[in-house]
Amino acid sequence: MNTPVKVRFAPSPTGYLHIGGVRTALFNWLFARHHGGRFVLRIEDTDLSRSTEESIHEIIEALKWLGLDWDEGPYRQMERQDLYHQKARQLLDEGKAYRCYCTPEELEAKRQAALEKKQNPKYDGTCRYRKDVPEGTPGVVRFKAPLEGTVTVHDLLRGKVSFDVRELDDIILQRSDGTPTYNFVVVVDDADMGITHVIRGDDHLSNTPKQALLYQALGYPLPEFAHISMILGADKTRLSKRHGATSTLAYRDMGYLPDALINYLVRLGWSLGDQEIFRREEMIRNFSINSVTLSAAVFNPEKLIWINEQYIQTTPPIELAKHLAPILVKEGILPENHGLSADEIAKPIPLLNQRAKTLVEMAGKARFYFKKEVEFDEAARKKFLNHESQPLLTQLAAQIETLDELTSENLETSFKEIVEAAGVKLGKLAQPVRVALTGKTESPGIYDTILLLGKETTLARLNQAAVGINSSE
RNA sequence: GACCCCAUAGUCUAGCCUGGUCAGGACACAAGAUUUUCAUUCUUGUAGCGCGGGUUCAAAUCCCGCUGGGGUCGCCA
Repeated sequence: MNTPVKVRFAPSPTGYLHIGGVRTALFNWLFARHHGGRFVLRIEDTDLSRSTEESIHEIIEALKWLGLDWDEGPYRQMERQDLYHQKARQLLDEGKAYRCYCTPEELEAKRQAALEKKQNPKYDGTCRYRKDVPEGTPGVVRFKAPLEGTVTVHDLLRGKVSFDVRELDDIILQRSDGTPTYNFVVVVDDADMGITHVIRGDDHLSNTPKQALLYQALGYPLPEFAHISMILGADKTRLSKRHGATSTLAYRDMGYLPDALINYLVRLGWSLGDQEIFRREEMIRNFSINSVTLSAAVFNPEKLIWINEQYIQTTPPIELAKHLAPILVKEGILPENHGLSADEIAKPIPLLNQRAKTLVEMAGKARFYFKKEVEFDEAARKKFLNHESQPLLTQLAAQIETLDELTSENLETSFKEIVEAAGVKLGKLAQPVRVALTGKTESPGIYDTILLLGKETTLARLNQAAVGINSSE
């Protein structure tokens, strides 16, 4: 590709960044990276009443967490108003736009009337040829759309899509407060920023002919368009709060890895043979926008969990530790000022990465390692720390005491000797030991657990448990 | 309602362009194996081309219609 590509992700800061938005960002990002082009972040904050600074921060934090880095921006449209005013002025001067003084109430009444007569609720053109200038209001600026003809949009994924301009409307370009509207700024900005490919959700497909007309009126060349399908909830309706967490950062807090979320999202619409797991470089190298599926995809949390599990299993512990640390703090397992290095946090991970689907789950299973005191599950204590197991625990403590260095081999030998002498099964010893060391009936392999805790802690917990049995009766 | 988009198992998808392979893979689900707990892992299984026409020796694949789903129709983006 010899013309450098330039794409953008243009969220509106009217709420958190949701999963669907992330996928749009991801496809743009992959397209830019694949082609060695540029990826622009542009904040569409022209709706003064709904845009918030918190949303902007959330969007940026989410993109950073996901590693979707941008080359330009974030631009803010409210800082570019001079440009929009100038362009609106230009259209007005050229007779390609006009001022409309109809009030929102009047427009709403017209809409309702049209709907009742089963007509299309488009603007009736009252102000289109109006000569007088009412006082007290600047009115809005409307686009003077052609009255007839066909607009054909070329979509990279769908081919040619045609619209009859009679279905279109004299859309508002500038509100009465002087701020520009979406369909106008998106055209001005995409053209001004030299965007070569507009990759966005297919909820914008119907807007495209209106925008195409604006490109024409403003004398701009048309970019390429690619409208990707949307993500739906399990009930096949648009993904929303009703479908559980849709906030991207919520997935971070639930213990998902950014790479896992990215991997899940890229497979919604894009594939490469039978491959399910992709490293970023593989995605970038193989990504192709025109092989993206056209149909909407249902968000499937189970598949996401499975992918997350795969990433937890294969991510190097030291790396995983960086993501686990904040969750350990959040879950109250480590104090905020724990001062532990990634190396120290990573210690129990090799034992846990085959048995956790999320980092939150892993944090819970790492509790026994990071907490000084064992937190007992009462039912487990009652069942396994009793007079039947006590002599076995005492024997094991004595055995371990004699070992200079603990290895899984000599631990296994010690366990076997004790259970054989007592004529019981291994579980009769392993389970009580497990409870004594971790407080629970579930844990990594018992020899691994002992090795992880070390001789000193193991003996302390074993003895504490044995003593506890005595004093309880 | 009008316009636009879409259609392979419960879900994500390969195959469609350039008709002819038992329609391939994955998640989930079920059964079994392994096992000191919990998991992991392995094996096997259940399940699909929305419907109706047409073209053709032959249609998941090409054409038309229907149905179904989604989207848009704001001084929201």
